[in-house]
Amino acid sequence: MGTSTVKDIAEKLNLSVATVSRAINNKEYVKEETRQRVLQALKEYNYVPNEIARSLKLQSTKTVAVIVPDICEAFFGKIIKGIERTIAYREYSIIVADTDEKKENEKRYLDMLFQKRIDALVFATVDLSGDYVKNYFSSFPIVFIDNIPELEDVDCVVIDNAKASRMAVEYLIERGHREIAVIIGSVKETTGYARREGYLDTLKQYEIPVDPDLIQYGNYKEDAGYRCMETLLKQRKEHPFTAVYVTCEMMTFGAIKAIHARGLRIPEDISLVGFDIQDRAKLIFPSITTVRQPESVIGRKVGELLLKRLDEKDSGKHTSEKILLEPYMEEGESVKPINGR
Amino acid sequence: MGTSTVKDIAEKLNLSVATVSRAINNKEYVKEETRQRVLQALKEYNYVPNEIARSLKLQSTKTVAVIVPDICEAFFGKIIKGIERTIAYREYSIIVADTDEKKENEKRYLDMLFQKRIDALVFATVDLSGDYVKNYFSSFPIVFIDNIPELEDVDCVVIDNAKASRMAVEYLIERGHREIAVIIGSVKETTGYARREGYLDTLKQYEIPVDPDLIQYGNYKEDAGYRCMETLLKQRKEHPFTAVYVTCEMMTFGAIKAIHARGLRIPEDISLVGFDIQDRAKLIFPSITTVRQPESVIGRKVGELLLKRLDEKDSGKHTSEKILLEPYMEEGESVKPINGR
DNA sequence: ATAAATTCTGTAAACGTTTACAGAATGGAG
DNA sequence: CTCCATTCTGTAAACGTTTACAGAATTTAT
Repeated sequence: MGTSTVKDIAEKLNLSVATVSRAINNKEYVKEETRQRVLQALKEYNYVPNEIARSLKLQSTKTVAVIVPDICEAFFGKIIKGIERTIAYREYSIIVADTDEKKENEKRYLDMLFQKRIDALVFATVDLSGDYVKNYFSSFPIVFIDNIPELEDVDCVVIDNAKASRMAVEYLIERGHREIAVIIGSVKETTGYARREGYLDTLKQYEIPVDPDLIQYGNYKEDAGYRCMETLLKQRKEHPFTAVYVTCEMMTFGAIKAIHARGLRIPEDISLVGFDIQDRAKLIFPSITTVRQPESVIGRKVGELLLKRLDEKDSGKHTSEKILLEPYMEEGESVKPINGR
Repeated sequence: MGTSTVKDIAEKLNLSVATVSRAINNKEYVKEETRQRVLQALKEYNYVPNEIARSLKLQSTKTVAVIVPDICEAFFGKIIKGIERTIAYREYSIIVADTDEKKENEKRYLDMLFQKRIDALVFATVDLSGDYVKNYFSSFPIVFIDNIPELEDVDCVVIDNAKASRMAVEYLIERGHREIAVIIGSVKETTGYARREGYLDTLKQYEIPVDPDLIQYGNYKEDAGYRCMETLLKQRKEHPFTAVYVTCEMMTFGAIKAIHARGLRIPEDISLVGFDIQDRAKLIFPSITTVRQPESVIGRKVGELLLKRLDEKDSGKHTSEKILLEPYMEEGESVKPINGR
C-alpha cells in the first residue's frame, strides 16, 4: 500500500502544505472545518507520516538504543521490556544492539547509532575503561546498566551488589552454615568487586574467619564455574565447607555440574545459593535458591531517567544520577538447614 | 562532540557540497588531490554522515526490523544474532520489537515501523490470520519465522516440524519404548499441528497403536505442561506409558515439575524428550534429551533471503520461498533404554 | 465605519544529504 | 591552433516534513 505525502493531500484539498501539516499535528490556528477536511483526506488517501523526514526536520528520531553484551540473556531481555513499557507512551521506540561481549562491536554500534542520530542510549558495556563511549557523552544522554565504567559523573541504574551478597550469605548463616565458599566473576568489574566486598563484610559481621582458599575467581562463564567448584571440592579435606555461594548465573550452572560430577547432591551434601537464576532454570529440580535483580524495576527506572534527560536536553548541565536498587532472595530447595536450624 | 555537515566541509575547502559528497561516497570523477583534501577535512572537522538525511534522500533506511513475541526467549535471541551477522556486511542494522504475544502490539509495531520506513521485516507473529500484516505486503519484504500465518505466497524460514517429531519418537522407539505419551501446544498453530502429525506418522510406521488419551493439548505455557502431565499420570493405570515427548520448551519444564511432584524420577520411572530446550537449562541435572532447532542457521537463511529480496526490490514480482530446515537431536540423560535395548 | 486584535492560510526556507545537468578545465589528436 | 573527448566541479532540485514570517480573512472594540 503506497502512501501519500503532505503535499499530495494539500493539492487534493487546494490547501498549502503548511496548513495540512498544522492540521495533522493539532497545532492551533486551523479552522475547525479545514481540520476536519484534512483529517478526512488523510484516511481517504491513506496518509502515513514519514518519520524520516520528520526526524530530519525536528532533529530528533524519537529512538532510544540499548546496547547489551548478549541479547539471549533473559536478564537483559526483561530490562529492555521494562524500558520499552516506560517510554512507549511518549512515542519513543527502542533499537537493540548485541555486541557479543566484544569491545570492537561496541565501537561499531556506537558509531552506527550516532549516525542514525538516536536520541539516547542505554548501555551495558563490557569495556570498563569507558574510553570510547566518552566521546559520545556530549552527543546524547547515556544511562549505564549492569557493569559501570570507571568514569566520573555517569548516569546509571544498578542493584546494590554488596547488599546482594550480604543477603545471600546471611541467608546461609541463618540456616546454620558457617563454612561458606564463594565463587566470583572477575573482581576487575564493578559488579564482581562489590559482590566480594559484601561477602567479606558479612563474615566479619558474624565473626566468621575468612579462609582465602574458599574464595575462587572465574570469568562469568559456565566452564569457569565448573573449574572453581572442582578446585573447592578437591581441597575440601583441608578447607571444609557446607555451602557455596556462586555470584553469577552461568557459573552457578557450571558449579552444579561439578557437584553432580562428583556424585554429590544438592542440598543434602552441599547447600548452594546462586545469583540471578532466571525463572526457566528454576523450574528444574532441584530448584535453586538465588539472589535476584528486579529486572523490570531496573527497566522502569532506566526509562524514567531517560525521559528526564531527554526533557532537559537543552536546559543546561545536570548532575549525574546513580540509582541503586534492592536485590531480593528467591527461595528454592538448594539450601539445607544444618546444626539444628 | 558536535559534528559537522557536508556543507561545513565544503565551505572550509571552498568546494561545492556536490564535490564533497562525491568524495565521501567514493564516486568517480573526483580529482585525486581533491578527494584527499576532503578526506583530510572529514577527520579534522569530525564529520559523521547524517543517516537520517541520507535515508530521506535515498528512500532507504538500511534498517531491518524483527518482531518477536518475547525477546527473552533465547530461541529468538539466537535467530536475531544470526540475522545480524548475515546482513551486517551490507550495512544493514536491526531494530527489535517485542510484542508480548499480543496482537494489538503487533499492529502498533507494524504501523510504527512503517512510519520509520524500515526496508524489510522479519516477523514471528502470533496472529495466524495474518489479517493485519497483509496490508504491508506491498510496502516492504517480509520473512516469517516460527509460526506462519495462513496466507498464500509468503516467504518463510522454519524447521520441518513433522520431521522433528519423527526424530524424537524414533529416538524413543529405538530405545525400546512403545507406549509414548505426547504433550502438544495448540494444534491450531502451524507448528503444533505439524508436530502432532509427525508423532502420529511415526507410530503408524512402527505399527504402534495410537492411544488418544496419551495425547494431551496445552497452550505452550509452563502451567499447561504441568496440567497435561498430571492428567497423563493420573490415568496411567488404564493408559500406561514409559516415555513422554513434550513439544515445546516451557511445557517441558512444567511436565518435569509434575513428574517430580509425584515423586517420580527421570529417567528411571519415566523417560522424557523435550523440544527446543536451550543450553542453559540443559546444564541442570538431569539433562534433557531434546529436539532442537538450528537457530543460527535459521538466522542466516533469513538474512540471506532478506538480502535477496532487498536486491530485487525494484525488479518485478518474485515467487515466495519457503525454506525448510532440519531439526536435530541433542542427547541428554532423560531417556532410559528399556526392554534390553 | 474604522481600527485593532485575532484567527486562519500561504510562501518559502530549512533540516543534511544525493544527483541530474550543465559548464569549466584538461589532455590529446588532428 | 582547433576540436573533441574526458575528467572534474558547481548549481540547483529533490527527498517529506515543520515553521518563521507575512499577508488575508474574520472578529471585536471603539
